[in-house]
Amino acid sequence: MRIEDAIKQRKFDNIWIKALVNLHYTSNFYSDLLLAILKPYRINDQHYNVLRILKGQHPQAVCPGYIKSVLLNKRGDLTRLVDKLCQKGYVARATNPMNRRMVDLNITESGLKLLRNLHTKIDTFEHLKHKLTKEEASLLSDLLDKLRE
Amino acid sequence: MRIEDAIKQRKFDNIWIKALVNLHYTSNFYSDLLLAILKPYRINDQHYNVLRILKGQHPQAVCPGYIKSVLLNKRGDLTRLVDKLCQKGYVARATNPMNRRMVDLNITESGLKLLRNLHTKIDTFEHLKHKLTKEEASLLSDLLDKLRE
DNA sequence: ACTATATATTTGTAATTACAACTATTTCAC
DNA sequence: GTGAAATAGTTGTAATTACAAATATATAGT
Repeated sequence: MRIEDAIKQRKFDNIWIKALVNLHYTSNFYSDLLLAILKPYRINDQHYNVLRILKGQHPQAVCPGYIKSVLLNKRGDLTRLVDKLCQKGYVARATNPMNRRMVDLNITESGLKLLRNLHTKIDTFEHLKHKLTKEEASLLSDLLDKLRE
Repeated sequence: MRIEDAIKQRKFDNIWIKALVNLHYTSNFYSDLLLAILKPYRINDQHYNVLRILKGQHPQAVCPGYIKSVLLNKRGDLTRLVDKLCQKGYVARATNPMNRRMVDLNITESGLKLLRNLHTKIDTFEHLKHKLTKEEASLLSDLLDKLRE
């Protein structure tokens, strides 16, 4: 469905605004898909992204500040976001012995298992490959990079 | 800055996932810009979008259900979102006399003034025009449409 | 007219997020 | 070493959001 129909708006101020509106709409569209997949596990997209970041560095520890800096979405509050993940047993937290004001976070075996589990479901994103060719996906990413320049 | 550098991630599972990650990152990037502009007025992006939708139909009344259906972002709770806008005097709310379970919402003169005021500041989005050509912006919007097909 | 169903919105409650202030620790200049 | 400044995280509080249940009104079938 074209963006004009999706949000029932026929005119935009200009083509750049239209692209920007479409950007937000499409981002939310995929966020909603992801949230629906995560919901049975009682975690949200922020929790999921934190787990992915931790998995990326595993078995090396990562501190909250680093996570914050690379998180797609700056919203949320690392302390309490991580609190929940610790409480669910997906993440282990310890004071860094070298620098006692820092905190070492590690994904646990249980957290890795959760991600593996989710991966099979999120691979429903395989359908993405039928929407865009490899070249188009690459072009899209390049255009987005330019948009933020 | 390329997405690889922005989130310090060199590898992605595949180019589609990379485009999707870039989509979310770029959407948040622009949301954060908008929120910073709105902050002095003590409203957020959801409030702003509701006002824009009301302005689009003005002087015709719009009901919460319609707004919900076209809002970019389904989060938030129309009743309380609108409560705040009424409380600030930007929106007028009345029961629809034809169908008493419906609510008529209208943007007020004060709300229109706020939007005019914001428009000048948000036109900082003019810089967008220097990032992408007309053709590129159009292509971007088309690719996003395809992504949601 | 009466009941069941559908529609439109609101409310209650818990979880999440924003934002500013705060604590703890380290680093740097002297 | 000592104190100021910088850095890393946490906490308090209010605002926002999610989600399910509740209310109120309208519509349709009989």
